Amino acid sequence: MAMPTIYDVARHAGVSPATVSRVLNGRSTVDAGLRDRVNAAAAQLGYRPNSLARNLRRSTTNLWAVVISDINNPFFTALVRGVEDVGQGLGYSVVLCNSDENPDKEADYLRALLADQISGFIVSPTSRTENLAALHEAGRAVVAIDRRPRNLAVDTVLVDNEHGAREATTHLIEQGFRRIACITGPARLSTASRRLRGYRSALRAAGIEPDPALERHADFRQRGGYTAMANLLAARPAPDAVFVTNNLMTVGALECLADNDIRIPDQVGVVGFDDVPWATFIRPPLSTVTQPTYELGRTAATLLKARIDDPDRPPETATLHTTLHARASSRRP
Amino acid sequence: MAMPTIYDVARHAGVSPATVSRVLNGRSTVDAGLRDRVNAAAAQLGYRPNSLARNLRRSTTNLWAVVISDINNPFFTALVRGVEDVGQGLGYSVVLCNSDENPDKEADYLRALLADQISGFIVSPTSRTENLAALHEAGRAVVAIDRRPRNLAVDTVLVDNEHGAREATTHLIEQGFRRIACITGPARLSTASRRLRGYRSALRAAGIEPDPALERHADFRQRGGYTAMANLLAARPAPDAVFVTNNLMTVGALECLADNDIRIPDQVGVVGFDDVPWATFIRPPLSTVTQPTYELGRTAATLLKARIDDPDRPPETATLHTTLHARASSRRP
DNA sequence: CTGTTAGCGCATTCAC
DNA sequence: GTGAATGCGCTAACAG
Repeated sequence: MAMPTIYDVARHAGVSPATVSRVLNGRSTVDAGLRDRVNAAAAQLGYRPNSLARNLRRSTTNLWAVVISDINNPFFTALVRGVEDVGQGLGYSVVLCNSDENPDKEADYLRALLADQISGFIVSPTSRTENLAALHEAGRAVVAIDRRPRNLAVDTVLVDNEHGAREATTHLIEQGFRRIACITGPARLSTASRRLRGYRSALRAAGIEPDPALERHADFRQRGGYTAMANLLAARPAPDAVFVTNNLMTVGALECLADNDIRIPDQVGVVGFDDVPWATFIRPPLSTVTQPTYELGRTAATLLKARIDDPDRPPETATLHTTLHARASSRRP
Repeated sequence: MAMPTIYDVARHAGVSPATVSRVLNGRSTVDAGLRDRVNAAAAQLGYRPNSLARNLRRSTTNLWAVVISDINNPFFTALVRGVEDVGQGLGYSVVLCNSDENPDKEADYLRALLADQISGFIVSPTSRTENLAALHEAGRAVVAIDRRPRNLAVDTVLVDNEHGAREATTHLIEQGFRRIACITGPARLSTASRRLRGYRSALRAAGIEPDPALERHADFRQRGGYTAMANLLAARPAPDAVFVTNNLMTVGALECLADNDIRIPDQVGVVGFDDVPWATFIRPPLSTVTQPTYELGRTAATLLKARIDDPDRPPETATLHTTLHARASSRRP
């Protein structure tokens, strides 16, 4: 019933525990004959190293923690999947935590995980940088994802938010929309502010002065998108298009437009940031700025591994690119 | 920089490490004065118990593993969130693994996790029961979720699949649909077969003999739903409605219907199993059988805790209830 | 190249 | 009610 230990294997193979350890970890070179005997014994006993003991001894773990800010957002789960696939290949298990965009919850998690000897962290940071900074100062490998932490030099994986937003907005302008609104996220998150900036810069490039009355900050969730859209519809003169800076808020905005029987794109053109699986078959199909979500996760995992292997390398920022998918929701006849 | 150990706290408080341990675990009774000194010292040093050492000693962990079959399915992520919230409250961290509906990948994960001294498992099992059985025989606490494992008596959390499917199908019949098709999942999964059974029984109750030409088995993913729907559209006489037994396949089926310019519900009525956030604002709004997803996760977590606390209690099955949301996609004028 | 030894940090005997 | 001693299973020094 009890799992066999390294001593059982050693006895079975007629060698010392140290030799078993060496064979299993392939660190030191071992005589081929002994190696085979050890492997045979391990296989026969169904031996699996006890990670607790191994990790206690090495004072590290084979665990990565991914702390995301909204587990109900498919953007983050796709990303986690990228992390997981790479981590799995490297022998790491992935612990998933959901901070719910709540700095306190994030702090709790990180504090607990710090004590858990987790060997690497991938975090989509809330606004409060101290949580991440504490990890970083404790010497843990940390990669920030999706958002740039303020005043903290850690490896970071982002998309080109400003460029993606500019592209979306320019597309709306080219289609003849003029009073283009923007629903973005909390001002404290870099994702939200960069996308807003891209939106503004596209307007200015077209000779349109950004109008604060057409900008809204919401919470990156469905309900927030709904409310912001309802609010925008009351603006006078009303917007003729809207650029929504994340997927969940886009759902909310569309729901609001539907509730108000507003025709898309005739009355209001729509472009959303981040893809959704149903973009192509709703009527009209939804224009989106697609992020390479899975690839973001893979990249973060790769950076994390590099950081673990060489804690002293200079911090690096990887910026991946977005793609505009212009569909009928933003097309003027 | 190194984290303080129990010895540091002991020295600081002028007591023995054993006393510190006792205070921290509250098992044995300790003099109030000493207790306060220990707590003060621990707080001052920012002491956090090293879980590796603690768990090695106790030969268990504070880790739960959730092995789900598709991390891209919001159904499963919502469920995980339920598990996580309960686990977190009880002091457990949750490791998330994604078997991708692949029994080999599931086996790999479970084998690795078995060696990791994970204290509890929540699994949406693939068809191969041996993987779960191995865990169970090794004495680990296991809860199956979403699907009933064949020939294995473990705690299980399900919804009333047959009832939900019957309700959906009856609704379609009441609306006047007569050639009602069903797209269900792989026959080897209990979820798929129970929902198919509910569909058939509703037909029979209405005096309609189930027609094998209107039944399709797909893979519970979007592409599978698309293909099955395309395939059904070629059936003669064609179906006038379709009941799709999970959310991702419903997306695929809707996509296929849109591609073929088929009007819903005039030409084909649609009911999907499991809710989606955009059900209400697509046109026509989508009828769904809603599952209490988050609650499923919470229930599984509660059962798991009960199992850990009392390994000998008889296995229990919790069955939660679905709700039919009849919307325009299944309504005949 | 291989075996012996020690200790990672903690919880738990066992004495007192 | 408290402290000293032991070992969970493993890997890293150190000898040989």
